[in-house]
Amino acid sequence: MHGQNLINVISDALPNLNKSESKVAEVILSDPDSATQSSIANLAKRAGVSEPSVNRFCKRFNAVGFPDFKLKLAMSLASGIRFVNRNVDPKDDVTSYTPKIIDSTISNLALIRDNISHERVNQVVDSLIQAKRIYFFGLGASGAVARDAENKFFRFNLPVSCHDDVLMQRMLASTGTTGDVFFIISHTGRTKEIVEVAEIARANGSTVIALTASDTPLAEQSSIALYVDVPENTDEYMPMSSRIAHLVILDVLTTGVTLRRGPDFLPHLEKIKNSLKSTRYTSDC
Amino acid sequence: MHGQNLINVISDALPNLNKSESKVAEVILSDPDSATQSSIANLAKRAGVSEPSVNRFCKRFNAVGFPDFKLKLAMSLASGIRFVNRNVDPKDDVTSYTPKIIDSTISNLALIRDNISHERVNQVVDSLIQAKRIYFFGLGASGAVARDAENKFFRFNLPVSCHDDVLMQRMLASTGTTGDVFFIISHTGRTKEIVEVAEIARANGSTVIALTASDTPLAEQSSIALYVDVPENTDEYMPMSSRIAHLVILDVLTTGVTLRRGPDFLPHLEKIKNSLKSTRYTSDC
DNA sequence: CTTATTTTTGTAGTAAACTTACAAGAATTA
DNA sequence: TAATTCTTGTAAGTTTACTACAAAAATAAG
Repeated sequence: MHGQNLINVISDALPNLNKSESKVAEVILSDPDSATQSSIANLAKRAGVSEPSVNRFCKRFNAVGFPDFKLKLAMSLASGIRFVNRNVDPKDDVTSYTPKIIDSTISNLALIRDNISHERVNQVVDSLIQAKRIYFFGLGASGAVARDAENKFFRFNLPVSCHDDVLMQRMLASTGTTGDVFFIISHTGRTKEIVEVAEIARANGSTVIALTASDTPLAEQSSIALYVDVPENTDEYMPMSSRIAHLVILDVLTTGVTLRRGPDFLPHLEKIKNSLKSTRYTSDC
Repeated sequence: MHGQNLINVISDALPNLNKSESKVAEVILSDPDSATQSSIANLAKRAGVSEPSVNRFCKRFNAVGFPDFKLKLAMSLASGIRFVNRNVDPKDDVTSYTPKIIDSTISNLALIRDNISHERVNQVVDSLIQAKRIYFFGLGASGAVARDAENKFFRFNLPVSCHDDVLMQRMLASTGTTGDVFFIISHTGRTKEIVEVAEIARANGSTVIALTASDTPLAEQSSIALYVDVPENTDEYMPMSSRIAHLVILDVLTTGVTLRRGPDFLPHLEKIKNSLKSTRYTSDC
């Protein structure tokens, strides 16, 4: 499932490795950053194996040899997954916490990219295209995400609305019928009220799409669920970054809908864009 | 300005290099990807210089030696270039447009990480800490960002509110006084109404913080501006991703405020977190 | 214009790193 | 228990990168 990222590939392969290979894997996973700077001799010593064992390990993971492996490892680290020991520390100053937070967001997005089900995305796009009416629901932080979604889908000339109020959500869910799509956004997927809303909507024949964590009550209650599993915040100082992932997935869905509508639809989007021009100061460049 | 990214550092340094160093630079810049896989001998030959010249070149750019240089180059490539020029094509299907959109968001975040002024961030954190009252303003898509910001800052026990209505914004701006902070979010920085709001607020002695593009009327009218310059959307299908960058910067600011408040404040945040627990289905794990 | 000094560049030797071939040992199966 | 396969290490060989030094070029001074 993971793929793409070398670190994930190694962790996934861990159970299938033989004794010395797994020793090497352990050392690399425990501190990938230093592994990229070690010589083969150093790494072999730290793992307690011979140099050729390290070399064989590298070849097993489709590298030409040890240097090539280090290169690929370095690229994997740079391209995202760096959550190891990158938590914000109370002693951090701006120059350290700023890149840490941005990097952690980046790594979460890379995870989503590697794990999202393209099939599900397709199904969701289908549902949205065919919807008679779309409701975006969210509470708290997800309320802001829902609002953003409304803003984007409004441009498709679809009857779309957004609600961050539980009572309103309940009423709309109970009046929904076949053809209506309830798009429910929730970080935890465990908020009672919103799970109930999903139940009510489905009972009335509406389609319920959930953007939430896997293995949660909300995911179970929905017709189609898009899973967003970002690593748990062990650190008090780290902001919740699932919102960002939710927004990006909504970008993906918007793009999917635009593409499905075909090129004839582009002039319409252009018109909406232009309608805002007169409200702006002209650009100099 | 560039910094961080090795490719940019090399291009920027190009005029200050001597003859053989610039030969090496040319070869690397013309095909950085193959440079990461070459041996020092190969690269020296291609550049028409000796091996030690290549080695000296590497040391000039703060690498320990040639292998270390290759590593750093590979990391630069992985964290940036890889995402460029990945526009969505009308013929794309889910499996191609999904990673493209996520990658382009990632590359924008990487840009922000490398270019944001840490000094400005610090100044903004200072202002927010000292604020008697904070208003988050945004219109359209930025309205959703403002709402998210309100949600986050609410937890600091500060009098904070959020408005996405021009008239309300105008009224509040004109009643603001010294000690009030107006945090204005705008993708373009050119929306007339919002620039006027900034002017009014400053005229009354309030602090105006802008999260917007550089060299724009809004940036000029603000007390402190945080610049978010993401590359222009040349592609009709690419979603606007400055929102995401705005949200991440707000995460950074939130973290800054939390850290500045010190560890005594953590129990308060914990309390807010716990207050939501009773509304949730318990987790199995 | 010549000479001295500094900077730049290359040569050659050396040390380190990586790879390969082969053989010993462990695990598995018959 | 023996045979086979898989795993691991040793040792040799090859490549790669680095250092010290010297030549050449550029610059500055006389």
